Amino acid sequence: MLKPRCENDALEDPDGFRRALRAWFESQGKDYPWRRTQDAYAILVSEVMLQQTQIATVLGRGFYARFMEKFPDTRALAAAEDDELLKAWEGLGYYRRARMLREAARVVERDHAGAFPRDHAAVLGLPGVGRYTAGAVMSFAFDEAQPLVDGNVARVLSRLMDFSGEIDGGKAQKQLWTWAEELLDQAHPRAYNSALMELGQTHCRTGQPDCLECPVSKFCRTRSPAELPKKGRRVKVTALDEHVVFAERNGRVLLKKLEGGRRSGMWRLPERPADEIACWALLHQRKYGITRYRVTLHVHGDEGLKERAGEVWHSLDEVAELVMPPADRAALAAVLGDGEEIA
DNA sequence: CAAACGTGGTC
DNA sequence: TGACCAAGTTT
Repeated sequence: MLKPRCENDALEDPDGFRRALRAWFESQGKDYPWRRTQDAYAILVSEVMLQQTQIATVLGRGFYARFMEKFPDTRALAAAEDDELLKAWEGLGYYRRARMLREAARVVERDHAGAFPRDHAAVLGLPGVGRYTAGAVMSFAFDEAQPLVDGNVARVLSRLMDFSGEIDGGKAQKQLWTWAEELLDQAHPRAYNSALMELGQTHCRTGQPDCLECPVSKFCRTRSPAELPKKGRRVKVTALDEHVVFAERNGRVLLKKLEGGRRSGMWRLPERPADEIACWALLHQRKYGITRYRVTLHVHGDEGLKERAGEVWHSLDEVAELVMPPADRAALAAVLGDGEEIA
């Protein structure tokens, strides 16, 4: 890895570091919808959507624009029904985020008379808002000097300071937050935090970073950037089989609404125990991941189907409006379109 | 503090 | 194909 030598690290010359980072950002920084507004609600929506979710997904698939059009302010979101809320979030995953975002809007409406709080502690107290998101809202919306550490910043800082310990634990996190606070540009917190995150997304990306073009390489201590940050052990993926029924009668298909659990409120193809259904005709099969599971979804024909409580026949027009997990929607489309073909 | 929580893209 | 990753928070 070719990489310029470190002259003074960021802590030794924080002002030089901040200047270089900001100069780069002001000329190269990207234009995102949430960078064009100072509406704290609009920024909160973007931050919650972007939790563990790539910008390309949020922007490219239109989630942010649609959500803001449908729920332009806390008042509109606070009044959202479960179905329309989840529909706006369908495909984004981590659906609890949507419910907590609505709850945050309700808190703003109820406890702050509809005016978004400008106080860090109050923002941190909103449902679904943790330390990162609170720092983001305070700095991006109000240009208040609050540090933030997300995946990007953790990567940038661990390389900058050549931190070779695992970054997952509490001690490492504390160290990262301390650095973020020490390096924060008190005079330009919005631009600085944006720049730090964007650096982590561009030059200081995961894997092989682009140190030659990095605007702050001369402040960077590490000689082995590709090795950092070090992460601890990950959760093991477990294989899982799901057996569901595709039943069609008079242009209607049988679906079940999930109640409780991870995707509560969403409609899925009705599930049956493997031993009961395994010998029925297999119409379609696909794999999808959900958290720590690698699921194989088997779609069977409806031989000997007995309906169960909570299962409802829906027309295809209705199905389009329902909230469904992407795997089920794709499986259903495949079965409807491809007939007997097994993908 | 470990585990749960979704999904799509990349190598 | 499978492991890893992406603007984290909650329990």
